[in-house]
Amino acid sequence: MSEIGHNSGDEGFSQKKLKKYIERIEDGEEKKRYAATHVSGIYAEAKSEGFDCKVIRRVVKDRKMSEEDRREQSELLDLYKSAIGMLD
Amino acid sequence: MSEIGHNSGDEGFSQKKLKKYIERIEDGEEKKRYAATHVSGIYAEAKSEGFDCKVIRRVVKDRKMSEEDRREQSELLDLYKSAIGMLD
Amino acid sequence: MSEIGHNSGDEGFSQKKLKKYIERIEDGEEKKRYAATHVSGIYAEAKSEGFDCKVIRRVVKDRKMSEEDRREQSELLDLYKSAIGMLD
Amino acid sequence: MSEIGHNSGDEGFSQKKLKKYIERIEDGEEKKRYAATHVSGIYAEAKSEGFDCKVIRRVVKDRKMSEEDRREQSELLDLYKSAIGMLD
DNA sequence: CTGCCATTTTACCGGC
DNA sequence: GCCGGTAAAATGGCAG
Repeated sequence: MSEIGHNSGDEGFSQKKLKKYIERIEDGEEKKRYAATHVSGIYAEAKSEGFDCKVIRRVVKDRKMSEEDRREQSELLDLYKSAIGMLD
Repeated sequence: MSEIGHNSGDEGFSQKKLKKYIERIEDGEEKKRYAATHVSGIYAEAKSEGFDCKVIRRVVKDRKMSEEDRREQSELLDLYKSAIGMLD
Repeated sequence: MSEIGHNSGDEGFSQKKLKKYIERIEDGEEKKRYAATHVSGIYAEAKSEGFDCKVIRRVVKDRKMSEEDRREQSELLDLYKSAIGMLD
Repeated sequence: MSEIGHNSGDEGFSQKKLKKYIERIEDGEEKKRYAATHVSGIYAEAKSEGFDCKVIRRVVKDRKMSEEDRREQSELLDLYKSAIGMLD
């Protein structure tokens, strides 16, 4: 043990790389947080107008799921088809 | 579709509002997903250069965690461990 | 800080309790592992008879989901029913 | 029509077998769920007595992890941290 | 050994 | 302000 990355032979270089990665990740995490906060704000706004957040969340969830379900359907079909030898 | 009789005449308006909120939320969720994907990509890149992602995640987490929290947590951990004889 | 559990005034007692909990948990985890291993064994057996594990997993998953969906349906209905009153 | 399994010549037989496998798997999954629920219950109990479940989980995890693994992991963590100046 | 999937853990958000 | 539940992240395990 005692190596950073696989850039053996140039530790300083690896250190720099590592630092850079961590910075980029932390920056990306910040963006994630920002986006999440933004969405929360929308919910808060909706709530302030009298809507029930729980219900809205559920609707959003259901819509996403049906979308995914639709996308998954063909894949599923293929799986079953291959299972009975239709794709071989 | 149901108009529930005992009420005000602006239900259509509310529905429109609701729809708008849902759209904004879904848009925001999309952004969240995008940001998350981006971060994943960075980890993948780091991994491809030989870094240990698990450890990087830990470093990032530790950096986010405030000093006191970390100390407190680790003290509690030691306390529990010593209680069951893990530190002896 | 410096207390285990809320059994203030009797540290030794808390230590014993903690130890007991950890033992019970580890025992339970062992059982979980055992059960998981057992299931894996069944899949292996099925595979050795020429069945496609991926497909079986999918079938099992789908069956569980439809079951859960069914259970969830009534809850969902209630939520949406209440939601109809949301726009009043 | 195609075939399930390699029990050529007797598809009904294969289907029966498959069904049996699925039943056994579902039964096993049920046992897994039961065991998991049991462990959750123990954590809940511990929590109700004032213990910090998060810490207990960590203790259990550490106990499962072998000494060398833990050492190695922590060394790597320090290495990465020092590389980005977190230990200076 | 790599990628995928299930499980587990953490973090968040709304309710009380 | 805590608690409980719900969604996201992360770890671990398994099949290919």
